[in-house]
Amino acid sequence: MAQPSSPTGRKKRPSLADVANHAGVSQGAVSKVIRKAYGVSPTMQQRVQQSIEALGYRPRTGARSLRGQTFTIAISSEIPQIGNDFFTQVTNGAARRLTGSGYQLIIAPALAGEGDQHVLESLVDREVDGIIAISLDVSRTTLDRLAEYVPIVLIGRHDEPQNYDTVTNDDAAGVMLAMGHLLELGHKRIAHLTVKPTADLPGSRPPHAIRQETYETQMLKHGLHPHVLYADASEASAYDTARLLLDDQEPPTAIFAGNDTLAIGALRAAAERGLTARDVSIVGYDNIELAGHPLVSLTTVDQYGATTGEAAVDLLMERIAESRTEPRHVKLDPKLVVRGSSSEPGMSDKRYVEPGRFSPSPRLTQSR
Amino acid sequence: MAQPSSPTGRKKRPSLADVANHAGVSQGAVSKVIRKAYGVSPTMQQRVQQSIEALGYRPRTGARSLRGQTFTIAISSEIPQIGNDFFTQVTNGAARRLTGSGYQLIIAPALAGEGDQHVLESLVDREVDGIIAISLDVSRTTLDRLAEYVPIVLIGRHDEPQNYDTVTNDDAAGVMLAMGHLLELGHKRIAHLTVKPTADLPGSRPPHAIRQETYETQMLKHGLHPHVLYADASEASAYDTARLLLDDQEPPTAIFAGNDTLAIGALRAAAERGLTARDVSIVGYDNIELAGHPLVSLTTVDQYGATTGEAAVDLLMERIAESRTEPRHVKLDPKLVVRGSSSEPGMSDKRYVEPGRFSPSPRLTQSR
DNA sequence: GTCACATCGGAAATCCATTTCACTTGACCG
DNA sequence: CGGTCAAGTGAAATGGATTTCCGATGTGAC
Repeated sequence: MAQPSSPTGRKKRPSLADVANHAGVSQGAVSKVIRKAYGVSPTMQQRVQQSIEALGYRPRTGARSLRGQTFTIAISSEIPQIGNDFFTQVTNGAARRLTGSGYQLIIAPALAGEGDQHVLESLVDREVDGIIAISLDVSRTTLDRLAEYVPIVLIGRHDEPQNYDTVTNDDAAGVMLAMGHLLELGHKRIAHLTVKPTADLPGSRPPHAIRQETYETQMLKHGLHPHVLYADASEASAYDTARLLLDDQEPPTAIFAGNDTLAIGALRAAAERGLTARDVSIVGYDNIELAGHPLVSLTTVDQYGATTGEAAVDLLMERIAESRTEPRHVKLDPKLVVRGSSSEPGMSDKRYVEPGRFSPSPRLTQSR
Repeated sequence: MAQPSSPTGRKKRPSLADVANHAGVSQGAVSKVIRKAYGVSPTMQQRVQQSIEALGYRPRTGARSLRGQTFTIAISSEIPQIGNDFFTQVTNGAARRLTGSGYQLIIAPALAGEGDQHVLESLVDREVDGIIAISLDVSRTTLDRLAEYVPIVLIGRHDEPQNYDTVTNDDAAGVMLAMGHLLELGHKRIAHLTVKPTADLPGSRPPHAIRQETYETQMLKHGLHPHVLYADASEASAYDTARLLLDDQEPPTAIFAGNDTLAIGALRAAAERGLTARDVSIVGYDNIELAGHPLVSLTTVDQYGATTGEAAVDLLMERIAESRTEPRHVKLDPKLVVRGSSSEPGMSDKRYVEPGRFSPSPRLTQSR
């Protein structure tokens, strides 16, 4: 299969040679005009331009790729699940930064749970000029190897590799903000809901691991018992896990989730039980667009996804234009965004609220 | 600018010629092995395979593109806004259908409001083997022209073009379901919140236009006054518009939104005012993942995004493999999903609910 | 032992844009 | 007015995989 007969009946696009013929000049001249290269008289420029428009000519990227660039930047990631993921923010930032640059952004999605190493390989096959990778499950070895062929920026992981750049947010600082907030409010039993650690990749420091570490450190520092729960990286799995947690003999008064998608799953479990933020405060991480919606109103840590995307593009462009070779590692400062899903812990006797009426008590949306 | 010096220092990937040398055979032979083409002895197959693995060879897509295929399917759309858009469902369906086929799916995002004609052009430049377009603002003329070079499937629009295929859902039927539901519940003042119609494209029948038409027809048929409001295609704009609507002298008892993102904006405005589904019922269209979340619980019309994506891939593969030329137009049947955001209209005196406590009254999630 | 035929492998042409290099202009200077 | 130099142009090589075509080899039949 995958062996289709050559598509017959399709129209042939005009080639550079066609333009050259039409204009009565050499191919080299046409090429120069297209690339706005040096050594073209205004007359020539005009003549060629006219032929290009007359024929509707556009250079084929494939042919260009043989000799150099494809003017394509790719971003690879798993397909986002619920909500407007961190990933989408990054993509938006990257796309915005690339507008008008002549580069086309493409997204190469990996199916959830499929792993995206083969997607990265396939991008290298396509000779994109740069790759922005949001990959938790690709080994440093693989990334190192691929980085020999194309500039790569890795998002999120705190590895500090030699051959490619990274953009991260200061996850430790972010967790300190979140935990500080909950501790100040007076919470003692704070659980941490995060994703199952993936297969150990030597030297890889994924964001969730750092968040968990920092959580544990903070708990111990305040003489409290860390309580970590693992879920799959989906809202549904977080929901299931949170259900078990909330039905516990002695449920926590606060849940700090490793990211907003998980937090929203926890929120669902809480809502279903008619709990309010006084019963169980929930704090996430990412500040996805949905978190700000009043129906959700999730306290969370903003890690500036769009800025991350922009920074990644800048790093790639540096490598492409100036062929920089020393790695750069950009770290952004996160910000706490306090919303309705966190409050002081209430009295310990259960306040029952009409089912389906989880609602954030104080409706403030301040940040600090 | 955009004229970077050729990236120095980058490693060269092994080429087919390198493999041929290493194995001591001709390039043609290697090519055949790679493509699993006819006329290769097991010995040859093995020998070449070994060299390929030894060198870590992978064929360059760019070079392949000169002679035929790129094994790439592209899907073009504006970057999704809030929630897990219809677009994401389509993408998921398409990606799933393509797994194991040897084809790589790429997404080419257009910046919101930028129009995606130039994105489509750029995909043709990249000689992808097929394009799935979710484009509201590209003219039929343009699509017709591009379809001469590459198979295209247009999603959503009810045009019935000659040169490319379409996958749509039966929007008229969907609206009848939604309106039937509201009318049965006893609503009389039903407003329709939809997106501003884009610049007139001759012959283009975008889904929102059809939904609006059907809404109007249904209202008139029941002796009611249609009331249509326009917003930009964003949650925020829908929120703004819904606010005005709800603060009206005589607000509607139900809002039928042109899609779920708009509905969620309306929901926000309602929530903010402490209204419940009895005060104002809200019905959307798309059944995005978020609509099923109990914090949102939106009654909506499911238009089977994933199935749409799968169908689109199938149509493309047909065109690629069998070079079918007659157009096919697939129309899927939508389904009403009743959730908490719709109920019978309540008494006309305002029931005030604690601010921030919009909550869907009956928590059923049945469908029919 | 010979002929017909199928199978396999190699050489070379092809796809298209870029780039090098040698060449032709024309202008300008002394 | 011959010579120098810069600017502009064209021919040809290049990059990598596919495909066609032809020749070489091997198989089986008679």
